[in-house]
Amino acid sequence: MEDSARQGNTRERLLEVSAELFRERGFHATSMRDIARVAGMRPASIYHHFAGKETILQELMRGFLGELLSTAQSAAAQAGDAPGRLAAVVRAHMRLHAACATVALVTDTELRALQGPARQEILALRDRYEEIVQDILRQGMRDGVMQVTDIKIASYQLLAMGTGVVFWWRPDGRLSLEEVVEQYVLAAYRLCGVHP
Amino acid sequence: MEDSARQGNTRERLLEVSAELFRERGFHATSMRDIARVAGMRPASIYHHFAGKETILQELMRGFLGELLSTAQSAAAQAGDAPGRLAAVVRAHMRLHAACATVALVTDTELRALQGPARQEILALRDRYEEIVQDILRQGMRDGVMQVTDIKIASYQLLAMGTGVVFWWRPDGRLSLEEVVEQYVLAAYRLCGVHP
DNA sequence: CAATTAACCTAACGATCGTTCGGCAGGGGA
DNA sequence: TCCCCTGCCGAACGATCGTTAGGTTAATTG
Repeated sequence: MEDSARQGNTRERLLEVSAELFRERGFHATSMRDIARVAGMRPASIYHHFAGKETILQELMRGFLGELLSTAQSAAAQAGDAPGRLAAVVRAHMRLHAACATVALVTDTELRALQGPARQEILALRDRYEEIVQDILRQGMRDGVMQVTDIKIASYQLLAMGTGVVFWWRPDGRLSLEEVVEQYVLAAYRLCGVHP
Repeated sequence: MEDSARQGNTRERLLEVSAELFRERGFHATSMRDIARVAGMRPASIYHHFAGKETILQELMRGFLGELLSTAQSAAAQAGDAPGRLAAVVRAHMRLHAACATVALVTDTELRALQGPARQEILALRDRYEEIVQDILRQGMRDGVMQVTDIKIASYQLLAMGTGVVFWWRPDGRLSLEEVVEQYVLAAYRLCGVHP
């Protein structure tokens, strides 16, 4: 089945187009006719590749959060003290959010559009991501190299800060990606009370 | 016109109901029929109080951002060094976000739903809010009591962190509001490199 | 008391929504 | 050659959308 390449291209193209439209207008303000028009096909043809509109959103979120989770787990699993692990997670987080800025923004802003089991599944992925950060904070506190008043609040502050980058960062901006990444690593260190 | 109280009540009730529904389902997933049903009236009656659905959202955002801006300006205008002004702004920000958690969340997540001049107006209010923070950071750098690598990025980090509180804070939560407020003041100090 | 107006109603408009049905073109396998 | 399957299409379904026109009620005003 060498035509799976063509199918894969169409599927992937539909996902990209949908993500772009969801980011610009929001999930509910984007119609299947909009997606079809930009993708160069008719609305009915989309249903050959996806079961429905919400399925497209699910696939986008599952893909992004899954990748975010696996890269964060790899980063957190590498040997080192808590600050080193935190820095690795922040760098992985930032680079993936920069590489997938569109779908990252959609994932963070359209959680309300999901319903039923898919919503629970996505929320579970997000919770696991939070726990990675909180585990590092606990280790840092235990080792006496981090000073935070409340681990949960500190993790919320870290995640809100790190997620917010998709709202302003642009690849052609004033600062290079790696400069921005290192500023967020420094900010994370400061938030956690890591002594420089 | 003592019946202005009744009209004011209905208008205010419609605003509250709309904010609650916009927060739960999002602006585009909320219909005028939904709003009318929860408010105990018929869809057509809403148009006696508002020109249309988007007008309701505009009014919610204008009201919240206007109040946020005025309280922040008062906080920033009080005499004191940069850290003192920053702490005052953070406290005002947190207390207003806690008091108006619903409309605060709507304001932060439904900007895409606004179009035309109203969108520009709301964006201008948000920009003025950013500038308040950036002015304080500039003063802190000038006085040598703050250490940030980039003022714009630092302000984005601060605002993302401070805005994110609406996504997890609940009035009946584990910590009192003032405890949370002071943790965010401490976090802001750390982010800005204020020496303790 | 007459006139006005605010507040709300019923009913319906045209548009658009997500989705489905049945069919058409064409290439690969038997 | 025949068949089937993939990919796409035209057309339409029922539902729901934001909004409006016009009427009714009750309170206020002059």
